[in-house]
Amino acid sequence: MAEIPDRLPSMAEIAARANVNPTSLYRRWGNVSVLATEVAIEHAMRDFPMPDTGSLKGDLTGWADAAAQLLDRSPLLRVLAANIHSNEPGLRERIDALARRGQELELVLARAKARGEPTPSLADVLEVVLAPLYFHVLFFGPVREAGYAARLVDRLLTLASLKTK
Amino acid sequence: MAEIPDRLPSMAEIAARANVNPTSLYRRWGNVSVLATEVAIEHAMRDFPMPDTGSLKGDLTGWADAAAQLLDRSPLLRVLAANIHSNEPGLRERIDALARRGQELELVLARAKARGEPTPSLADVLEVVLAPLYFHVLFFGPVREAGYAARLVDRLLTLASLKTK
DNA sequence: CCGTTAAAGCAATGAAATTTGCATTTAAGG
DNA sequence: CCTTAAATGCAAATTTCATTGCTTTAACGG
Repeated sequence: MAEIPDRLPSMAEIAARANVNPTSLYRRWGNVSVLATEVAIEHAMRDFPMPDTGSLKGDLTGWADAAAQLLDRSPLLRVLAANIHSNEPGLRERIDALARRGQELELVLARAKARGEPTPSLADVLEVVLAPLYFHVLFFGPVREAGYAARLVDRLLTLASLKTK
Repeated sequence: MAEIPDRLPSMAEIAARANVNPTSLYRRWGNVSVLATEVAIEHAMRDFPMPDTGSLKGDLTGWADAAAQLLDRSPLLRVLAANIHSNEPGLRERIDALARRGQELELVLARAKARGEPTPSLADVLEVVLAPLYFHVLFFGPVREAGYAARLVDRLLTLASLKTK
């Protein structure tokens, strides 16, 4: 399941691609949205390591670049938005695992704060970096502008430094 | 067509609500996504006037508040993202009309710039205000925090004022 | 190896969405 | 008013997605 088409692939398509029977998919996942969400989360967890560059700016820029690439290829945020409150056990586990991955970013921010650097909150990262990335991908397609993610991070850090003055 | 459920209503539901036959809807619009997009745009054009408060901050805050309310109720951005490149004539007209409405915001920004005020670009407005609003609605539901939109506008204007220093 | 259980596969069925063909209605123009 | 074209409605047919019932397969433990 790559690319980010307007519609999710059908169960029939996924089953054909995986060489399994659609019935098995339905029985295991219930519907294509839940399956797509779990797959997208698995991919994100695998492909979206938390950078460790030694500087907050480097880490955030690496993270933002990876996010931009991921958003180009994966319906993650779309399916996540649709299933964020699901109580389906397997899905809940994966969503929680993704949230824990998000806590890693929180740790990066906490370490920068402990170093006395001006530090944005995780909510700021979502608002100032991830939201515009997602918006861009939705309406303008893949991020082609070199340094777009870095620019968003610069904006984020600029705002953080204002808070400490 | 109100509210912003995970799925668009079916043609059968829309037809029943409008007291018309589903066949006519399919023949006129082809599919529910195109219809939903046109309806959402019409509603946005009707319900989303461009504020004229005399101050850029007031105008942007009014605009952002209206956007937050709209996003709570309308699948506009979701359907727009799916159909932004459509060549369907009726839809193209409406999308272009919506873009022209967007140019009104550009005028507001241009007037502020002419007054010598620190002014964000339209792209900045989309990135710093609309994208986070949309992200918020998608993942956290309706904006309940009083002043959230105003806070985003403050951030926008803060960034604009930095550019002029 | 055997028995049990869960998962997967197959085919048929069901449900919902969409399309097709034909008839009727509506609206516009002379 | 009449004609014509377009729009709409109705019913049937088709398509696509999803479910159901039964069989087969695979894994595990004794």
